[in-house]
Amino acid sequence: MRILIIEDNPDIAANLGDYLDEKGHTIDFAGDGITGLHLAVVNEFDAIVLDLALPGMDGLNVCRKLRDEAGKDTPVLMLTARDRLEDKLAGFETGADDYLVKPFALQEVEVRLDALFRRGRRKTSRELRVGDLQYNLSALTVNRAGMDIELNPIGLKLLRCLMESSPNVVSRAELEKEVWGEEMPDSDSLRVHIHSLRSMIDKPFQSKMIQTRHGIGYRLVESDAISA
Amino acid sequence: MRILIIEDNPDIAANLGDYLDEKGHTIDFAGDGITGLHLAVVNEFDAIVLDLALPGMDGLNVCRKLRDEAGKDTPVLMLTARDRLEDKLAGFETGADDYLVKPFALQEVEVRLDALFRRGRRKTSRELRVGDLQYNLSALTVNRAGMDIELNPIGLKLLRCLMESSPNVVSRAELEKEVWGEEMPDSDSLRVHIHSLRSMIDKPFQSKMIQTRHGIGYRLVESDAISA
DNA sequence: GTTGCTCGTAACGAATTTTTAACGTCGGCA
DNA sequence: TGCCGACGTTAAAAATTCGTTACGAGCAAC
Repeated sequence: MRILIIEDNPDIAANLGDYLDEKGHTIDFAGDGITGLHLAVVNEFDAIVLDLALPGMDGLNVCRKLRDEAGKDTPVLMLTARDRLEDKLAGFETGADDYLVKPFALQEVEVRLDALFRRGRRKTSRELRVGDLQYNLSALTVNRAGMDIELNPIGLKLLRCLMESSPNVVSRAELEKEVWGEEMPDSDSLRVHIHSLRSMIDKPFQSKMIQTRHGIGYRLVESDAISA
Repeated sequence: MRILIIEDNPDIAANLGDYLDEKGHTIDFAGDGITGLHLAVVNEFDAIVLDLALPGMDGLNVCRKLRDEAGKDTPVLMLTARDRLEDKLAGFETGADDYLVKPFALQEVEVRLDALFRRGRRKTSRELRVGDLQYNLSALTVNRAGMDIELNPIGLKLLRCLMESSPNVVSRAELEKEVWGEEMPDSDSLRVHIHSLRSMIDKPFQSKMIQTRHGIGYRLVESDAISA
């Protein structure tokens, strides 16, 4: 874990730095706000420990500029002697992630930094991709070659099933179960929905990504090259 | 923001719940550890406030089981009277994200919860913005193109949820849970509230930021350009 | 009490999706 | 080649979902 300590008191900085170094982290120091902000913007730290009383530039301003002007979302742990409520609120207001009042235990700093780091490692939005076709699972949107495509609920389910299995064949039975579960419609409406899905996915692009395997099912392939 | 409060003291729970509700959040309660763990596992909360002294199951165990057995990474803010260092370390050890010692200020709880939530969504601001629409989370005010807009509590919650997810689609189930938590109304009043929200957000500006995805949900977009 | 506001409920037409039905086409097989 | 089942296509019916309006209960301020 790479940590930046912005603190003008050399004793505190050295003390904290040594402790975190012992714990296996990599530490960088800044003795004033301007240097600290610069380092924070230029480098990629996993977390920043920020003192509020700083020469050059106040800690609150460092945090605000980091967030608003540099657009960095590096986790920030504020460290200060000010324990009044409004100070804390002001700290969080500027975009801090945690706020610890001096005097503090070194161990507490470390576990709080750990907690920030854990939370920072989060999975991003899931997305399926086959060729130039993209399916954003969290936004429930589909786009192909930069063009957004709005699909029905059933169209989305079918496409998802096909994309997850691509380039393998999916049997009609599987597709039907995916869409309707156990209670399927009386007639064979899957054909109709495949047709309308094709009209959205393939027709505007004059391609044939959705292929039919006669008597077996359907499959989705990147190119429309036909392989027997 | 959907929050679960696990706290056996009814006074504290009600006090905190009322405060957070006023701030535009949706609150669910659990009076003991078992119920709390169950709710936390089954539902998707944005954050959990967890008391450590609980009947049924200790708060530390609740957190541990939530993380290890259920695999949930919902942000957890521990709330307790124990202020010894080893208690704090034990709290973070079980996977807590923050640790606040009683007595605490209600405002501090809120800003800390908000910081946890922001971190989860990689946001660093107390203000939401989509196009020319702005939502100040601190003042609970909305304005568009310089015009202030006064919204109902429900309208605020809906808009907040839509803005946080923008431009992704939010299912009606998600919106309903965001507004009413577990106790939903019998009828489908979401449509009515969407309508009144539109009359405030879109109608005066002759735009269509709030779009309907038939059979899927709603989404908020910057422009009303329709992409096919 | 009165006023004003919010909220839940109900109702109904409009819009969209889904199902059904009908018919033409294609592919494998004797 | 000719048959038959599986598939593609289209149109219309049926079902679902949505937008809108209206009304009354509940509640707080006055």
